[in-house]
Order: sequence, then structure tokens, then C-alpha cells
Amino acid sequence: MDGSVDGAADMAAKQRLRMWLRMLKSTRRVESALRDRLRRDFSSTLPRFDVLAALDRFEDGLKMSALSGVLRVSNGNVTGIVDRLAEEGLVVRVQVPGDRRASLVRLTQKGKEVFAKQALAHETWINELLEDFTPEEARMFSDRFDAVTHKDEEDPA
Amino acid sequence: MDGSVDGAADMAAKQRLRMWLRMLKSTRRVESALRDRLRRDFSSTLPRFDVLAALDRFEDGLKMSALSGVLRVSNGNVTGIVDRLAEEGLVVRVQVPGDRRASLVRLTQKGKEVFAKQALAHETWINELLEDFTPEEARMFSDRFDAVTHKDEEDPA
DNA sequence: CAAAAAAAGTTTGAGCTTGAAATATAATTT
DNA sequence: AAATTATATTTCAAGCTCAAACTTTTTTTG
Repeated sequence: MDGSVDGAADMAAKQRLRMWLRMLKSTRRVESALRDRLRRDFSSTLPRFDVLAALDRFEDGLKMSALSGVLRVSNGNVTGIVDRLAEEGLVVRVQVPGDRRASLVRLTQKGKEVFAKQALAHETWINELLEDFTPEEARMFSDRFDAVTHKDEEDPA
Repeated sequence: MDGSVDGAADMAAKQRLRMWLRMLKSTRRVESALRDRLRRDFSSTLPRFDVLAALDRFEDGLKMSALSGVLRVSNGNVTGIVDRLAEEGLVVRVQVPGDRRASLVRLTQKGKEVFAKQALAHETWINELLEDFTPEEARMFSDRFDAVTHKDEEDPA
């Protein structure tokens, strides 16, 4: 517990800090590039894309709370984004039969079509932006991050 | 250029996409944890911390444009954050002698002291949050991310 | 030198984000 | 049945973020 003495643990902390800073920088760079392209090609945003992607993955729709759980953002946050997507006719709120509190958010047909195009472009962009990583490397990184990340997963049952 | 035929390139793209999604999830998890702790222990935020960290690294101060360059955020963004930090007495805007447009932002003594405490805590938090990565692994990840990231670096000369 | 172009910052408007408080409904207890 | 507790979502205020427009100052150029 004495930082000035325990050199090994101290070095470990420094390495992890360095890793975090690089990781953050890389992530921001990619996010920034994605944001630009989404705006340029689809007049859309990253949060919108994230919501569409989540809804595309769960065809039966997601409750608002499940949606914010999957996306790991706050409850109130999703409300606004879904509001705007609904205005544009990309998603709909469907009443849940036995529960008048909840509603199920679903992609509309238009929403599915719009997202399909965006998803295709998105995959291409990521492939370009991460081209310096070999497939083997990418797989290895995925697995390692996954191990760390899977500690408190959110399952929208 | 035919996705349905070129299986190898397609697999590579899928691996990179998978890597990106994991990476994003991990980054968000760590950021969220840092946000909580900064708020709890210092009544502060991540953007504020980032600005203080940048200013701590450049003791002679940074111009607003250099600051936004280092942090890779928009110009106007920094204005508001610096405004608030200045109100709290953590930073000051200093006039640049030969240029009445520019100002140099610097940490105050109080700013330095506050940041020192936060930086110490920050390093500890990161070390905990990334404890599953060995020091060797952390170093390897840093280097690989670095290679990708160092393409268009911003140097606040 | 005067006009044009470039640079440094701020302001603005819209959207995203959070945590907390408010609202409404449902399920459980008393 | 009434009161309590839990769940689902929205609303709110404050702050973050971006791109674009704008102001002021400096530099370049005809």
C-alpha cells in the first residue's frame, strides 16, 4: 500500500492507465469518424443509430427500460431519442396488453429499411477505420474485452 | 467487392465489427464508472477532469484552440467548460501579449491542488477497473492502439 | 496601404446525457 | 378495501457536444 516502495504494482497501474488513455483516444477517433459519416450520408446521429441497431436485434420490440438497459444509458435519455425517431416514422410505441404503464418500441417497415442501409455502411466504415488490425488480432481483442465486459450483463428478457 | 463471394474479407470485416462493439462497450463501462466516482468524490465531471488533465500536462498554459485540439472536441465546447472552471477558480484566462484575440488558459494554484487529488484517485480507479488485464497485456494493447491512433496527432505548439 | 483572407474565440441552436423528481399504473400487504 | 411498495416511463434542470454563424483581430496580398 506504499506507492513509493511497491514498484511492481505501481508499474502495473501505470501500464493500465496508459492503456486506458490509448483506448479512449482510439474509441473517440472512431466515434468521431462514424458521427461525421452518419451525418453526411444519412443525416443521422450515433445515438439514433444505436437505438435502431438495438431494435433491429430484438424483432419483438423492447420496452423503454429494456432499451436503456441494452444501450446502458439512462432512462430519460432514451425517451427523447425514441420521440424523435417516432416523429420520423422509424419506430412506433406499441401498448403492452396487460400493462398500461409499459410500451414496446418497435422498428417500422421504414425503420427496418433505413437501418439496413445504415448498418451496411457502418460495417464498411468500421472495417476501414480498423483496417490496421488483422482479423486474428481483432478476434483476440474482442475476446479479451469480452471477458472483462461480461461481468454484469443486461438481458432484456 | 462481392460480399457474398469473398468470404475471407467478409470474415475480417465481421471480426473488426465485433471488436469495435466490445471495445465500445468496455470504454462506456469504464467511463460510466469514472463519471460516478468523480461525481461522488469530487462533485465533478469527466469533461472537467479532461480539461484539468490537459492543462496540468502543459504548464505554460494552452490556447483555447490548442486545448480543443488536444482534447479532440469542438471549439465552442471548450468555451463553456473553461467558463465554469474559471468561475470555480480552478483555471484562469491570461491575455497573450502580442495577440488580442487569443488567451492562454492555465491552472491556478487551487486548480493544481484539486487536480492532483483527482489524478491520484483516477489512477487508482483505472487500475481497479482494468485489473483483469495483466501489465504485459496492458502494454501490448497500448502499443497496438497507439500505432493506429498516431496517424494524425495534434501538437499544441 | 486597403481589401481580402485567415485565424482565434464566442455565441447559438439543436440534440444528447445524466440523475433526480414526478406521474401513473400494478402488485403486494395489511 | 386501503395503504404500501414496486415498476415503467416521462419530465426537468444542468451540463456536454457539435456544427455553423458571427465578431474581432491578424496576416496576406494586390
